[in-house]
Amino acid sequence: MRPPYGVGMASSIPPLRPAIDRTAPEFSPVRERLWRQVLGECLRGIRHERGEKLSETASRAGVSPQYLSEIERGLKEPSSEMIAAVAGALDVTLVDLTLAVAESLRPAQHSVSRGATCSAATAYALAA
Amino acid sequence: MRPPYGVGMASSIPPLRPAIDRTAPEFSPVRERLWRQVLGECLRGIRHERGEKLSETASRAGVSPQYLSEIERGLKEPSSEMIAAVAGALDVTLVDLTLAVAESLRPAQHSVSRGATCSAATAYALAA
DNA sequence: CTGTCGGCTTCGCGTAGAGCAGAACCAGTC
DNA sequence: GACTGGTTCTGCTCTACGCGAAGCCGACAG
Repeated sequence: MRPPYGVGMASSIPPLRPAIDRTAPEFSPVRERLWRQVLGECLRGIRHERGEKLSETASRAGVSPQYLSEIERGLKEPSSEMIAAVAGALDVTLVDLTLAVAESLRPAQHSVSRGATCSAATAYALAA
Repeated sequence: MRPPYGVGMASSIPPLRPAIDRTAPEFSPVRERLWRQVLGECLRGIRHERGEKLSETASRAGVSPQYLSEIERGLKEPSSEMIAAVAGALDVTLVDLTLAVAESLRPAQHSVSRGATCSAATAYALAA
């Protein structure tokens, strides 16, 4: 990533578009989780439940494995077309995926162990 | 937007990142609706139910009115931070917003009249 | 021990598009 | 006519999308 505008000068000039903070929020309970992060968790959860490899899903979705890895870790903001493509590659509908994201966003989930923050069971059951 | 690379030459050089097709799908029932479009409808639906003006919501969310207009019409892909900001400005949680999007994505909604494609009632009731 | 493989991640890059400001346009109301 | 609310257009800056190349790590074989 390029240095933000004004690096090397006094930091009195804000960037025109704020740089996206990619700090993983799961280590900061005060920070609310962002949509892309939860989406990524759900996608990875569904993929694991399907026993799929990252490279397989990526190939079927028509994206690079590197990129899918980044999407899954909430590092990138995929376009709606990309979301649809990955969902299709995982044989899950956009409805069920969105529901899984919503379920995973629920505050009650925050007290669940960190390793299972995406409730993919709903998406899985509906898609099966 | 800048002309794609290679404009003025033979169109044998594909763009490095495929240009996003912004054709409105509501005029093409064969085309599945994209996440950003449904999101936008939901945001506008919620805003209308709150009796809010676009400029008010935009100001509170910290975005320009032009941009919020584009988001609501599914023309732009807002970042997760932007989504959170607009949701906050509308006093709706990300959970409820996501649920509203999911509800609106359900196939059963497709036979509803075009003017009320976003089921914001869920989001409204939960946020009230 | 070394070498290979599989699965995933990191790095760096070109350019698409996010997000905005200013101006103009459109429709409705008084 | 003026005003309001929203949309469209134009052009701009520069962030970050999406990917190729390379790297990391664990497991396994010889």
